[in-house]
Amino acid sequence: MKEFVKVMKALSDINRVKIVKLLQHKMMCVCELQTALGVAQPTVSKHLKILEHAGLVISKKEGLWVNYYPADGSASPYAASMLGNLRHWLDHDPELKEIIERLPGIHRDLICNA
Amino acid sequence: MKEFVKVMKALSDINRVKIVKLLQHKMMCVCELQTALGVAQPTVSKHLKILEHAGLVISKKEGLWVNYYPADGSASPYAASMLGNLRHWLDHDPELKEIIERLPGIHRDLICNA
DNA sequence: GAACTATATTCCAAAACAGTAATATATTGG
DNA sequence: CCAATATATTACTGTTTTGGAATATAGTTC
Repeated sequence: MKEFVKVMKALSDINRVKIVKLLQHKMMCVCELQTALGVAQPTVSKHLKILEHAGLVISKKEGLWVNYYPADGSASPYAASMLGNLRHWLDHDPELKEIIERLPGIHRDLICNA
Repeated sequence: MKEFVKVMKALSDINRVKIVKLLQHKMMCVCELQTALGVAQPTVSKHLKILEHAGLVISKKEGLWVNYYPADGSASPYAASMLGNLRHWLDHDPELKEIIERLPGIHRDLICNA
């Protein structure tokens, strides 16, 4: 029950849902997500932590960057199911589409090292 | 997006998840749910309102009582999917099992008219 | 090791949320 | 209409959540 509620809580914030959808589109680092969402960096880090604890995303440290990916679902059956649903759900959401269109222009080399 | 988040929010409280699972077990009125969950009556009413707005439950007024049922899912595809999942998810949750065992002894005639 | 940089953590203010007591509404039966 | 009762709403309190500024941590480069 607690595990299920944790996944629901993780997905009950619009920015966290956006993060999951964006990562399903393309692996991203924190600063790229920050630019994509237009929020402060600590805010992104905190959302990512919540998503990671719920079993929805994973992180891989590569040098100075931390890359985030969708989880494979092995950590939680509820997360696995929701990740499966979100692979097609919300595909036509205007807000998300707008971000995904901007995505090619959002690259760590153009943002963080500016 | 807002519709999806509304369903997730509705299911991110332990008492509301319990309500959905209980209703999938058996149609219930407010006072029966109140006894089953052990919370105050206004608390139950508010949770039910949130679940109803999310498309997860429906209510039918019958005389003085208001009976609550799981929704059929036509109001929201997200609610429909979650209701489908919850038909088997959490079936072995100890807290829920304990309530369901007590359920036969919880009847409106024995509670409200006491 | 020192300077730089991407990310995480801490601290804090504002908003949202869950719970209850008190009250209002609506239906039934006399 | 009046009394009784099941539910909804309001008003309030304590807790949780969200977001950001400031700071700490960790990895890279010189």
